[in-house]
Amino acid sequence: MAAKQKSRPTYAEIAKLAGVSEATVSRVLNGDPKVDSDRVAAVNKAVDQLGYQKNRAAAALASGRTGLIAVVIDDDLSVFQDPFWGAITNGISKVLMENEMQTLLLVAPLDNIDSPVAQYLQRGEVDGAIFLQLHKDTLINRLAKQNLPLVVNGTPHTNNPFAYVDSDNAGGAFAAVRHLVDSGRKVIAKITGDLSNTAAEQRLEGFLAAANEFGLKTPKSLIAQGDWSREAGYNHAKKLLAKHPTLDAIFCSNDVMALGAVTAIQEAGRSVPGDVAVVGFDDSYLAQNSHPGLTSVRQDIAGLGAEAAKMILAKLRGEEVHSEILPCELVLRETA
Amino acid sequence: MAAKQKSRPTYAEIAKLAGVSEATVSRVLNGDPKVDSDRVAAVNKAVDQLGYQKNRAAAALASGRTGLIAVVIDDDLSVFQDPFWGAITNGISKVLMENEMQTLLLVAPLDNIDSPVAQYLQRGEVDGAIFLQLHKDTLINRLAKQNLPLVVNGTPHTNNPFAYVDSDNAGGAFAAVRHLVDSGRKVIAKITGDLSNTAAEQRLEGFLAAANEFGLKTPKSLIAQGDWSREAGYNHAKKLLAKHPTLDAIFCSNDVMALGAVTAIQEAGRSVPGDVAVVGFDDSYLAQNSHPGLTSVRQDIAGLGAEAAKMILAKLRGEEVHSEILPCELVLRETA
DNA sequence: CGTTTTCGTGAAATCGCTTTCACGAAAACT
DNA sequence: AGTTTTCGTGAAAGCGATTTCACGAAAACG
Repeated sequence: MAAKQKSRPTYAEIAKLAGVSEATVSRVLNGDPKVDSDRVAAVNKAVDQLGYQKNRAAAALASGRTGLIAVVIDDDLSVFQDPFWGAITNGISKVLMENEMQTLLLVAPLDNIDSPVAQYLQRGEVDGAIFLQLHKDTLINRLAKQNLPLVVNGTPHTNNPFAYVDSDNAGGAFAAVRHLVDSGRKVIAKITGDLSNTAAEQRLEGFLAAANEFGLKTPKSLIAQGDWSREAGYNHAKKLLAKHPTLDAIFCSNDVMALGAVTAIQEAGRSVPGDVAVVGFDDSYLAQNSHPGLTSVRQDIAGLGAEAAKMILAKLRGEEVHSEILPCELVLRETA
Repeated sequence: MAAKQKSRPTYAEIAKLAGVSEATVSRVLNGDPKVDSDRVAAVNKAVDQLGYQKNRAAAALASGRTGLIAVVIDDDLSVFQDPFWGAITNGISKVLMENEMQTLLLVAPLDNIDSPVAQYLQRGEVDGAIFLQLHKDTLINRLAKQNLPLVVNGTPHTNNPFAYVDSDNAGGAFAAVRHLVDSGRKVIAKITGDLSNTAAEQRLEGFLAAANEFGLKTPKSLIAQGDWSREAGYNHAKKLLAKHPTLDAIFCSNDVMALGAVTAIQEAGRSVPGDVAVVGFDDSYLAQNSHPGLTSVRQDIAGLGAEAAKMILAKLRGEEVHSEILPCELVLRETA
């Protein structure tokens, strides 16, 4: 008796076992609705029996669909310092996997439109792409023209017709200010992020909207333009404290700056939150592990990833897709 | 005149243009050394001229090699809170990309050996796998038997013959203690990580080795068994301070615990580093942004990723591969 | 009741690359 | 000089799915 080489079963075997043609096997396995139900059952039974698993390479070659979604991170040295990227990628990966799609990670600078990654995407080796941290819109403009389904994380600068996912930055900022007002704060300063960034812009807008709503005065001197860094938080807070003796709260556009502000306040001999309350944004590891614990606005990062993935899948199905804005949540700790 | 459909060129076109057979085109493109140099030149010229880019699906189907390396993260809720995973994945991705391999991200619990991810890996849809954060050795044992090239991040528990990459945890701990001793500290306590973890174990070993080398006394009461959490650092530090009035330094196995310890020390009315020095491990975002800045042992995380990727590539080439231990570096800030 | 549509199905072509095999020429042996 | 090896090459057979196309049967039409 000849030893049979143990190799993975193919359509040929399923077809034989189920008594149908390979074409029908393909139809069943791809969910074609117009196949006789007896045949569907027969094929499924054969598939189970043989423990069949589809060869993706073969399917890709024949169909032109690779089953791959690229997660593109426009590289930047600091990117992977920030757990944000890992968390959002994780959210994406989960959803894609549930839908039998795979997550291909592409981390590289996209400055050059002819960079390997850019070429790769244009070559159609992925079925779609999700862009995180995108510096310029040039590449996605081109890719969109080539009909590559794509979704962008974060609100784009230009008024592009791209579907995107983003947190409700303005809403989160609004909630933070409301909380400060509710707890009796009267003079609230704002330290912004780098305003060339849409998120920084939206957080400022939310702050201003709330200030307006709650009747706070917001002279220019209460709004400091930061750049996300600890130093910016520290230095601006110092200046704000000096200029505004009645200042009793500072809302920073991220946690790092907020912690810098806390240090500045304490060094100025004032207490947090007794004299001055501080609220950050991101609810990062930092906020959770600082002392005193930092009150901060949390984004649903995994949710952003999951939403982005769902949007890509919908696009692949040919559905119309609309951008999504996910709510933020204020996490109360000790500083406010 | 019929409009020619603009579709990507194939071997057929290259072969025709270069005046050789498709077989030769394949040989040239795959670096077969025994092809006449004139022909090589002709093929390369044709490739350039046509802007040819290989169709990976077709290559995968024909050769059985997918060009994909899986990065497997044995999922755990906390995983993506920690920037470690992003950074190491980034390091892997860079090297793989340079070698025309792709990084496939697989994030899922591997508890069950029949989980989708486990099956996927066994099905040979990737050319190799790099495991980060592995809870059990069961799966990799099986995969190794199936000859799937794999590399593990972190020292495995069991004495497996797997190639792995890891930081020199013991060496890093040793350096931290040396620094403390050099700066005049006499009574140094240790708060360990969860000792079921090999990294925690090694950091403790390094501490003990250094203590021995430098003639420090290390009674059991100076060694507290923590679990990586802020609370553990805080609580253990509190107890240590109470029990050892002469205590003048605490070395913690991660930054989070170190920050907890700093808080405890300050609350006890003692200063950092004046009265008690503190050293952490990881040189995380936290260490960099805390106040006072935390002295910590830095791992070369991107280096770990790069090394892991190189090892997988070497394995694919059929080379013998040995585990790699990368050095750590003590980063001095304010707490020690 | 004859004719046109619709429907489910299988045969066969196809996707683009890799690899085996056989062959003639050149190199290396008696 | 005659024989055996080695070497570079092209023809052709896959790899394992998908998809087009044609066909007969059943349904819908007039």
